[in-house]
Amino acid sequence: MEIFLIMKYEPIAIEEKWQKKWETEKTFKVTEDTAKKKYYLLEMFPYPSGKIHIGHVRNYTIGDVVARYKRMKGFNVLHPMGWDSFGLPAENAAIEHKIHPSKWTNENINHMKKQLKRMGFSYDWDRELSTCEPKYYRWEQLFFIRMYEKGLAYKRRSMVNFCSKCDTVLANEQVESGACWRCGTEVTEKILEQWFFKITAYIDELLEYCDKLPGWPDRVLTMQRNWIGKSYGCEISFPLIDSDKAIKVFTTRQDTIFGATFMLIAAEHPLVMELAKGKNVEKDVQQFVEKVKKQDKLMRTSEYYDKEGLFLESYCQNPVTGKHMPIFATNFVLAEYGTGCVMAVPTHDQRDFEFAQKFNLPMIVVIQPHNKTLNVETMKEAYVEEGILVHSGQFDGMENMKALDAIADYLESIGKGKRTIQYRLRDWGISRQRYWGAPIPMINCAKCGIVPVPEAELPVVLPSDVVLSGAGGSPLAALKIFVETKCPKCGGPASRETDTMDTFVESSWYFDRFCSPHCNTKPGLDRKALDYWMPVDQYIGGIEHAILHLLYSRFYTKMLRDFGIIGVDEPFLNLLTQGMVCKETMKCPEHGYLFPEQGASGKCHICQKDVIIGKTEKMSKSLKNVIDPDYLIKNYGADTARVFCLFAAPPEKDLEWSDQGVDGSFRFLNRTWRIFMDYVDEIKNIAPLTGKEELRDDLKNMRRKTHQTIRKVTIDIEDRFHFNTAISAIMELVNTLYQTPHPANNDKIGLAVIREALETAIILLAPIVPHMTEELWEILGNKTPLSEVGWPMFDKTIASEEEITIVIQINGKLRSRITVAIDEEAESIKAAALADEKIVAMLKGSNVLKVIYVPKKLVNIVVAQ
RNA sequence: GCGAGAGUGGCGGAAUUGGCAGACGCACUGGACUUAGGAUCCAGCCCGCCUAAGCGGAUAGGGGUUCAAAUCCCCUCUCUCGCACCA
Repeated sequence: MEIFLIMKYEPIAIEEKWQKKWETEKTFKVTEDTAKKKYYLLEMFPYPSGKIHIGHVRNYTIGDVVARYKRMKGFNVLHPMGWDSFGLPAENAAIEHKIHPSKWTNENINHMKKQLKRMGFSYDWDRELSTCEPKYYRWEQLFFIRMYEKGLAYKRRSMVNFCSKCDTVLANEQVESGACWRCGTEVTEKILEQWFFKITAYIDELLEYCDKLPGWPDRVLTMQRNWIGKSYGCEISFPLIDSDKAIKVFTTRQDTIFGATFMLIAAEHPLVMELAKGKNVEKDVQQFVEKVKKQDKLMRTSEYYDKEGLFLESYCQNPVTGKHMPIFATNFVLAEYGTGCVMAVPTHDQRDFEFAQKFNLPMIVVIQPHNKTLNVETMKEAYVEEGILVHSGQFDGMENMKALDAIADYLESIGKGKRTIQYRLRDWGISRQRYWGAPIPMINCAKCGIVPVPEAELPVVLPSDVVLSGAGGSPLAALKIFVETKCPKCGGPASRETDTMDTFVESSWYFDRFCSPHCNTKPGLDRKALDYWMPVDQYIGGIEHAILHLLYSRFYTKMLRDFGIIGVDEPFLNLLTQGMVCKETMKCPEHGYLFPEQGASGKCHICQKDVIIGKTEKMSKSLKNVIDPDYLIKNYGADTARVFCLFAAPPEKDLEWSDQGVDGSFRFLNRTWRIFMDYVDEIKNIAPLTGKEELRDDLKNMRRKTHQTIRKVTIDIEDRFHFNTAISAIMELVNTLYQTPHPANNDKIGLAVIREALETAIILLAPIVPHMTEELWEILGNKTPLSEVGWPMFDKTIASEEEITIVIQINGKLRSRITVAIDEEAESIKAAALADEKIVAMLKGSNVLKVIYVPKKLVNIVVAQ
């Protein structure tokens, strides 16, 4: 005979029990099953830094709920996890602690894997991958060679962004307002031989598809569009006086060309020295150029900048007015954008205006606003709005926006210009002078030049016996046995490329590899598996990757498509960018930032001084405002941690950490557990109510709530990922269970209603609170695990109210309420409203103008004021 | 400066399409049970007037559209994020 005791909710034991079961039974393993609809859910994989942090917990919890929900909805769900395991921290750890990067990385992976398992995430661990393994990056090397053959990977000497602390080059996308995205060190410029990926080959497609990704947040698409920065304009030639050469400029404002009165050139531009050569100013120009080169980076990060310039004692000619234009070298024209030269129109560009004022240069108004008349003598700033062209020859009287085309045509017809398009996006520099990355599979031969490593010799394995001293320079370059090789072409002595690839290359295709993680035949991706799983249906990760990782991955996808390796245009159908986890900072006036437990009492743990509570900021190690997930799990369990992360805020918003919030989540689970235990003996052998029996009031109410909750939770998860409102709906259901009088133990129908309600609460909670619900489900006597149970359906009639409250307003103000049957006719509701006791009293002597009835909501009576 | 988004009780946040503002939770207050309560259960909880019923006010501030606005439009303020001389 079975005896049921009222058991206490003990999350740790329950969670460990189910996690073990999921692991040994491989519950979440999936294979391609064409009979089922697939759903590929992916969270951004982590860098194995040591331990998981709360940001991971939140990201992966959101993903796990969706994965489990879709599974219950009958989808074949691919939900993988892996490690973005190349990168600098491993190398820095090696220098600091004399531990090999691979050992450090793998130890971290093992630890973090345990932590993720402890959270109960439903990953198919058989698909786990780690990007620092040769079996992963060998394919990346193969792709590299393909890219090289097609001109999509090339080497070029160029000015690069260099971080002295990380001792390596950074891509443009990795520079954040002049500083290194990783360590915050100010970025300097260097000229180096670099490998580039020709992302610009796909620039138009990358831009076009920004309009074809309705499942992405607008914010991210806008950021990508701006980053690509496409602008239409003209390249115009300005002939040099005393020379047969011409200066070419790019402009989007050819409508203002008649107002161009001088020429500006970026100081770094080679033309500057060319023009100054042999002139009186040559020395001064040389000095100026040197000065600008030095100040350049600082200037970009500073808020105030001085517009400086130096006259080159040279002139060019305006191709439409014939007027001579003095030429200046300046510090505020970008050498890398357009042609590095700008035609200056001081009347209609604020920068040019300021410059003209400073150097007392001529100004001509060419756009006249509709409402006032501009006068160059009195103008205080440039006029940058629209208007009518003046002083513009045959174009006078035209709207300036319309003149854009006309003037472009004219310039083309006289051979002085042509329509062009400029982009802000540059090619992706992927060379890194570091050790812990995927080797670039190229060989330099003095005779044959750059030669790819033959495919048969792949992978080029990263050697393990390297010396990491931190002294600077590439550690690989110092390793003779790696560098010295033979040229595959001529057999002569040659040297290997010692740069490694940017780690963003690995993360640009890991989602493809997850589809066939063990494929070891060329090209490492099984087309059949990819065609089944790709694209990713839902991608979830931090907003910080809005440009970098997401743009690179889109590019890589299009490229692999053109190689015939995959069949999709875009990797991620839907994107959810979750907010950051924040917490207040704590500071001791003497000992600086404190960890939460060091200042928990309000006093510093060392000196007992009062703790200063600071701003709420993103959790970070440097501010010490971090919560250790281990601590949370140990005290409350993974289920509570999951509920809290979801309940406190909708996923896309920042989440402010609160200890009380955690208590509240824990209390809710306990409350659910207790009401279940209160009933379990009585309902264990009773089937949940399924028919449409007439029920008495409290039971009818209970049952209605049950079905309403299914409806609400389904919509909240399915359409909006609003888990916070889904959880509150389930809380309401549990509250209703508490409020419903306990049916007598021979009241079979009553208990069947309760069983239906309890069962529903458990099933609806299952994706969010997987361990506790499995346990309760089992205690209820079910043999099939909850993870295999289908998502419940709601009955529309049961969920609908029979009686509804209609609000009565007079002139939009709430005055009374009436209760009517759900199917009551509009006319009789209006009549009832007008007949309502309170309303009659208030309407006395008023003139009713109109009665508006909003079905099932309200009656608004409009009276004369 | 430009671009995008946001602003609702003491707090986190609700309010599918314009239709009862404040769901749910936290904190707080009171009560019950109790040797005890930091457990649990029940109740109260936007602000003002009032014992109460009731009345008035309130979604950053101001104006507008509408029978009706947190929601739509215009202006102002504040905050967050992104880009910052892109010609």
